[in-house]
Amino acid sequence: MTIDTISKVTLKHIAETLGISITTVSRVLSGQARKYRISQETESFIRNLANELKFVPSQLARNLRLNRTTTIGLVIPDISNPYFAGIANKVTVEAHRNGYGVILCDSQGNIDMEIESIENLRSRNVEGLILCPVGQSGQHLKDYESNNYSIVLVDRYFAEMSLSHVASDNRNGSKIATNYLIDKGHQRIACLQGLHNTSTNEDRVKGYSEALSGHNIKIDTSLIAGDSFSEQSGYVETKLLLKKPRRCTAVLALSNLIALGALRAISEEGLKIPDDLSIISFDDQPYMAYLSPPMTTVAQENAEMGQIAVKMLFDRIRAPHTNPGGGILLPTHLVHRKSVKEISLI
Amino acid sequence: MTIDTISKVTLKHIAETLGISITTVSRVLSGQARKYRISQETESFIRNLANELKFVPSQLARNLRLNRTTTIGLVIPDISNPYFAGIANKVTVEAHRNGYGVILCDSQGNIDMEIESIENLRSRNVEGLILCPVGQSGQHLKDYESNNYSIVLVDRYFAEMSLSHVASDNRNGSKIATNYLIDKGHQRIACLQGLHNTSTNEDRVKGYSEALSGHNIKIDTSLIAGDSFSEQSGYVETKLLLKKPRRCTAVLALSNLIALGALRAISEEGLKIPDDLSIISFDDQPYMAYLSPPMTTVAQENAEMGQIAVKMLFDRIRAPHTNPGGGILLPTHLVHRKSVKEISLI
DNA sequence: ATGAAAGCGCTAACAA
DNA sequence: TTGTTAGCGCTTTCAT
Repeated sequence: MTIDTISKVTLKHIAETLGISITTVSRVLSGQARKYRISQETESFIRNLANELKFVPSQLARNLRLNRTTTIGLVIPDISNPYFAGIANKVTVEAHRNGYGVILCDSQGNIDMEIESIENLRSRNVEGLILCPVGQSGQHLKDYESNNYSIVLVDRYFAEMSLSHVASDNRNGSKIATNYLIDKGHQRIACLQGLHNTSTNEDRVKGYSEALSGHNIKIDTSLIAGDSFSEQSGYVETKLLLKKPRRCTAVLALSNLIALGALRAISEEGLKIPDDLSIISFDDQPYMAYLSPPMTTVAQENAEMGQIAVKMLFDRIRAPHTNPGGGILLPTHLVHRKSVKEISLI
Repeated sequence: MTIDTISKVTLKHIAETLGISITTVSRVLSGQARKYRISQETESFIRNLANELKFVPSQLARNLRLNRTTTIGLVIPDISNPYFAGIANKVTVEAHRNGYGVILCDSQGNIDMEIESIENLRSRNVEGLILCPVGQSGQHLKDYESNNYSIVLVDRYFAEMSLSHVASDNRNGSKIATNYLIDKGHQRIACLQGLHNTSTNEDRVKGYSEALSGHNIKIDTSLIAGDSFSEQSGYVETKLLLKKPRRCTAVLALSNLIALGALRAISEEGLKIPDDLSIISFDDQPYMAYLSPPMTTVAQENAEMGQIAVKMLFDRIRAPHTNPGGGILLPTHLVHRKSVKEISLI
């Protein structure tokens, strides 16, 4: 069974019907007529026939010969999460602007899928990789530290590894948010965590703790709960939190999904935001402004993240042997809306 | 400048260090040891060395030789729209389960970008194409009607063209929603349209009109407004609608973005949902349940859409010369929440 | 059970 | 100005 989805007209065809060499045809059709001073006549013969036959050069052959694919790989934990979709959007658009294609893999938040995706992508000879890692360790990326393969991490990084990366300054974002809550009179602030041992989570928890310490508020570890960046985790932990005796007055949700879960729990318990409870979420999304009430959030520059990631990757592809360049942390900022209430100190 | 982003270990390497032929190595490493009755010994020698050297077969060479890429193309108008992201998610996951890679293109809702993306993808020898078209005509897809290239349309289709497609039964979805509104006593129901002359829009408007006619309610064309599936359009049109003398009592928003825009306008006008105005939106999204108030929506099976699209595409890739198979319309259903109020008939 | 050789379609030294 | 030739790394007849 031949697949005729792929062009059948080749350089050879054209060369033979014109009675000239393949090389000459190649030169003309790859825009090097000038360089090799091919005669006007020959050139137009070739061009005409090529057009007539609707010749499309085989990228396949070209790729093999040139040993490049003008393709990069993108591994995302969940493309249907708008946060990651925003990154993916910018990555594909920027890559295309540079003549590159993007092969997308969805690791589904699963480390094994992530590893498999990376292998798959590599076997497809992508020239570089943009990865939003999901795991708690970067062991499987050890090989990429030696700078012989272009990879850049996005959103999360591994502090102990020297891989290029772009992420948000989560620590500061978290600190700003917590400080804001404290300014509004909150002292018992819960922190709904995501997956432990990820830079995202640890940095955010760190920022939270630092803000508290900075105001001489003792950190109550029972107020730091949760273990996954999911709606489910947000829901469960909030339920639990609300059962406790001395209830918190504010919640810092370390992701948009966690916040949605928290919202569900809070409304089930018949509590009103912000009157009964204040909340700040990470990840500003278009719909955040339309929630009940409009949600105050820590916004990340995720479009920029995608753009910078592509830029960094191309830098590495172009100069593979320079050292990995290290990482960039993008600023975060607080988007003030209505989910936080000023309370009087007790 | 050699790009060593690409594996250097080849069959030849292995064959030479082991002193056997490339053919044998190829047979073992492509899983044909059994078929060619390669000896246990030889096989394990090969396997061991391959592992040790971390041999990764060059898909490039393989593709050229086999004249296939095990890659499909996916063209999406905007990956950061969760509706499309849901489709993309399923498409990539399903494709991977079948050993296929997915090259993603974001057409940014722009027909020229769409055309360019399709060409780009074809020159990359993708075996088939999944396309969420953005245009109001399918002229640029004329070539694909002759069944020599595998393409399937998702979300929208062109009624006058015989291209395989999967979409939602938008007409019925719209009808159900409108009927529901009428049952709750609404007679003046506005319809916030998206891009005209797209199947999605026309079908939804049709369903809306049919429901009205079915209840002998005269269609007031001044109540059908808007021209783009955007937040902006939803906002502007709602603003305008609310200025009118005999105000509508309910709004049917033909997309999630339109609904968000409507929400913004409604709240600016100081109106309360559902007390002052009822609303139903298309596209159920996780956050819809957390809006103020929780939004009643017409849900589409977009995950299934992605899945079926891949299935259809593979059917076409496997049997390219059978006829295009036509289209599938997936059922839609109403998700009841709190944005609709029962009103007494005036 | 294994190998030699041809070739997928293209590019690029090297020649002429 | 054009052509010859040698591959890129793999699969696959056809031999043995």
